[in-house]
Amino acid sequence: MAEAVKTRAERALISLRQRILSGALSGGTRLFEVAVAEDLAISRTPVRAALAQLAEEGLLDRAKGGGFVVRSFDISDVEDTIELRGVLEGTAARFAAERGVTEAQLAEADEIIRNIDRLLSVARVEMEKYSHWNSRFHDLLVRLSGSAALARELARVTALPFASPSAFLDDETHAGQLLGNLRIAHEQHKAIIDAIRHREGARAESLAREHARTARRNVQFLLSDAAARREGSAALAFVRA
Amino acid sequence: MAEAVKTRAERALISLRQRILSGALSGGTRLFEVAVAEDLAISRTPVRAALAQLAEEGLLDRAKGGGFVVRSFDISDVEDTIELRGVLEGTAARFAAERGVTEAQLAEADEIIRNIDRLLSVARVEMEKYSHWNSRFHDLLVRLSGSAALARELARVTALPFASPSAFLDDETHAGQLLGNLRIAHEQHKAIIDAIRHREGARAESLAREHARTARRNVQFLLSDAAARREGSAALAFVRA
DNA sequence: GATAGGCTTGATGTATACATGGAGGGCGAT
DNA sequence: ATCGCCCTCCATGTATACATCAAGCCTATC
Repeated sequence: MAEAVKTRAERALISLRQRILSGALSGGTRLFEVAVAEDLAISRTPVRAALAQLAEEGLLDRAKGGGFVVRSFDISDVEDTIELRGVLEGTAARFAAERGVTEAQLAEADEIIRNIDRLLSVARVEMEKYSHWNSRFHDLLVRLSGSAALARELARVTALPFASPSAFLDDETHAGQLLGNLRIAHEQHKAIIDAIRHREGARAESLAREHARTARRNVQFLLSDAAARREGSAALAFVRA
Repeated sequence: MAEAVKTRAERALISLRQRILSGALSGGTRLFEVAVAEDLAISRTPVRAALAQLAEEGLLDRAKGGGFVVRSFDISDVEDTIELRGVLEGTAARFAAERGVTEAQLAEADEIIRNIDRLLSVARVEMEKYSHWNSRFHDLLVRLSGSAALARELARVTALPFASPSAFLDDETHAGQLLGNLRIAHEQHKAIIDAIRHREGARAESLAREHARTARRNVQFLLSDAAARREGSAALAFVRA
């Protein structure tokens, strides 16, 4: 449960972000400070702060003469961004392998892997828990890289909801169809850690890249399914056809 | 020559950025709105806008309870960021090779290469012109990738002055010492375009990565030279020893 | 003496009035 | 009728007053 946020700027940020991601504000829509302020019943000042923050997150573009426009994403943007995540996570894995990690970190990785193993051992996978442990894995991978600069850029790329490692994984509707990919993905998890453990940089990098492409396949599957766009997959609601 | 900016927020942005990059504001310094506003003789409003923008550029960090802190960079941040640029430019080169580019774009690349050839053919290289054409080359590489998502992230990484492809190249003081690296770098330029032309994705990627490491060598050389830190290299003034 | 409570202080958050500047439309002249 | 100028309106930029909130300290009480 999210704690109640205090400032109006934060509330405005959350509200606007939700509207963009849900597709209520479609790409190309210009956001006017006064209109948004009236709509949210607050003054222009916190609205500006929220808009600036959304621009930083990449959900808005700054218009030419000031002002903001809702950014629009097409399928190629989604694919490229996921590929980019793969490239960066690949670099994280390579750094981890090249620079070395501690035994404690490897133990942490093993524990995450065991937990996912357990989740996947039953017929009906609990997607929410899988999503949780999957996030843990990807967070750990960033830490294993030991690079603050890399962590920063990766955080930026995965701020786009469709590029997050756990995008769509909380979608129970398609759990059955995604299950095969989940098992493949988890084999990749294991292989990545194995490569890092044995200091195999090139292998770790290439595996992490391919891992992101597994996620890309999920997205392509969901985007091709017209029904999914309407119901389950909130993270794709704002992607232009 | 930069055109005269109109808004106070922009002037504040430029002024603050300059102070950070010149080292006048050292890493870890907290910036208070009122203090900055008084110092620049403007109100808090444009100051806030400027601070938010600098945070977006990565020169400031947002403090916990609001407020901003000047970010500090150590050598490993610099190295990692340049490596990251190499990874992203490598991806740009790979995309270009895999997805194909137009004849017109290749012609543009050839022209840039010819211009740099000419500059390097004389004993005393005009660093400013080299820097210009080098920028042209790297801009073109991004365009060749055909990926807006990639362009965006690369722009972000290269916003940090020490990570820019043309960082330090306008430094006439060390022109002689850097000349050898320049020739190597330009050979890499040629090879990258050759790989793209022949659709050799892996080669293009690996060359572009190595190309960034040539830049990294320049930085390491300059950082190891105490004199350089004091005088010539403005782009390194704010890097923590 | 220790602790709890409240006050002071200093910072950011918010509202709002006013300034500025650009785009679009209307009106006039040719 | 069309071109061009000017005016008006609307959106953002800016200043400033006020609100709020957290931290630290002082004091009073146990």
